[in-house]
Amino acid sequence: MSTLYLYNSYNRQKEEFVPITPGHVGLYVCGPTVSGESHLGHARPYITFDVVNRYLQHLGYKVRYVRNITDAGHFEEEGREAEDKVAKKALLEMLEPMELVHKYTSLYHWGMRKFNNLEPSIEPTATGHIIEQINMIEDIIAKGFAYEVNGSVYFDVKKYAAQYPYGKLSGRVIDDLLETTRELEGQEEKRDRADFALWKKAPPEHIMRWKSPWGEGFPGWHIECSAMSSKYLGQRFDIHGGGMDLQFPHHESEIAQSTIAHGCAPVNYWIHNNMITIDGKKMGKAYNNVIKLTELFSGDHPMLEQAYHPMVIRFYILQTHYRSTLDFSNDALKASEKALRRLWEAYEVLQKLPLTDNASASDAELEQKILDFCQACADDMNDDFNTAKVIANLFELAPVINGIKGGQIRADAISQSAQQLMLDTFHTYLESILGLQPLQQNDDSKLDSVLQLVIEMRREARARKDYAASDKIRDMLAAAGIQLKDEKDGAVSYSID
RNA sequence: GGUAUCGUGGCCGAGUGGCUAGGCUCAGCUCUGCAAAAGCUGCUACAGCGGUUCGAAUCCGCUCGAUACCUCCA
Repeated sequence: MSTLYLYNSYNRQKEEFVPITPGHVGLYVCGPTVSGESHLGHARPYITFDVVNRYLQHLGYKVRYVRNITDAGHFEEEGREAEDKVAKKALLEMLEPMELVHKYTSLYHWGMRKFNNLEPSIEPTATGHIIEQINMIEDIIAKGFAYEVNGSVYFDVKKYAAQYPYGKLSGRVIDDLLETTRELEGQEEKRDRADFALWKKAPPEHIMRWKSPWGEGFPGWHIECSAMSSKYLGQRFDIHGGGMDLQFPHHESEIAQSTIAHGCAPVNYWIHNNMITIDGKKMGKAYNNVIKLTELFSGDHPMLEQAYHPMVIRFYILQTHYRSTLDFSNDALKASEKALRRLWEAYEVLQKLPLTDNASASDAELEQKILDFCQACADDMNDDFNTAKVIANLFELAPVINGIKGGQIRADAISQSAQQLMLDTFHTYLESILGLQPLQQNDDSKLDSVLQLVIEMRREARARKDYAASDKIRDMLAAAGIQLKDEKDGAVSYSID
């Protein structure tokens, strides 16, 4: 098994990945709050960690991938107004909370399938784990790190920070957090401003409520992930992922809760993906600049010049390293579309290329170049999942493939094993690990039959030098989004936009 | 205000102190009835100013600029 190095946010450095149980990996990723439609920003973590999951499996690990659904809704942490997002939206849309959750969960799953993300092993919901959350809160109270006030329960950050490195993950200075500089409503319940809620008393009008030892209420924002990750992955597991914006306070609080409840830090490796920005600003509801997935795929949004295929989005995201910000623009997306199309066509050409029977290569330099770029794919994935470089390596092979087909490269230039290696590399990296798919599925055999007929008619026209007729066929097909390509050997292929 | 991160050629973007990242665009050429596709060639950049070094986009310092988190957030 080759050695994987990944950037651990907790220690701010690349570290060799060593699983707790040899051959097995526990992976937890913060899922969406299903109180609204998923947007482009949400696509990034789920595609990023889908590739992480796929790559770990490729390395031979048995991965248990847990990705939650937050269906209980977060509430305003500072208690200005206890507000449950799900409940609030449900009222607005005149839906039962469960109805609303169902609607957006379905849409989210639809988006995940479009992106060709593999399903997680377990997709637990917050509302399905109220008991586990209550148990964990009771445990933390029993250990003296949480206190109840008026039916709500808060975590004692000050006490925790005295013994543990609270703020290490997010680079926070605890003294700054403990300083009360702002007066916030509802703040008086907490002993300290930095404390966070484990359980919140439900006001009378609140629809989502559960019975607890502290009265009717609902769980705090952070406790669900701690309760569910420990239930399915154990008290200490390998990798926890999520967006960088969750580092504080969400993940910091997860660490604190779990450390008290279980006596150990919950996670060995923290991985955080960076944000998608638009005009340099983070895409998010608060900025009013989101592009929903449905809009992205249909092109129905003022900022979109065209519709973008889910695979184009996936490719666009993977062309950038996951820890860099990624700025949205139509130009960037259009460039990605062209690039993916070209790369995929090279892969298709490679698949159709007859396998040479050369035992050795006549062009040793080219042969070596192929071996190097194929090997580099493994090295680059092992270097903190550098998908951008993997894609660049594959692009280096495209001219070789096209050159062999076009005759610019001699048929005996490379060996059979090198050709086979390219085939394996494209299949493994482009399809299995990056999870990319063709932009259009040529599964319509009837359409193909018709096009073959048209191509034959054009061939006949060209044979009798009736170029007016042959060009008319070509132009009309082009207008319909079907592009003909005359190969050097006289064969004709086509691609559909 | 505090804490971080980042500033790369027309655009997007990778980058381990020394070797052409890659993609898109653009220009020229080859092939082609013409195009398209494909191939070849060209476009050598690292915010600014200092410093360390034989050598820095890469390390250090300062300046300027941008963003993120500190409230919900992927």
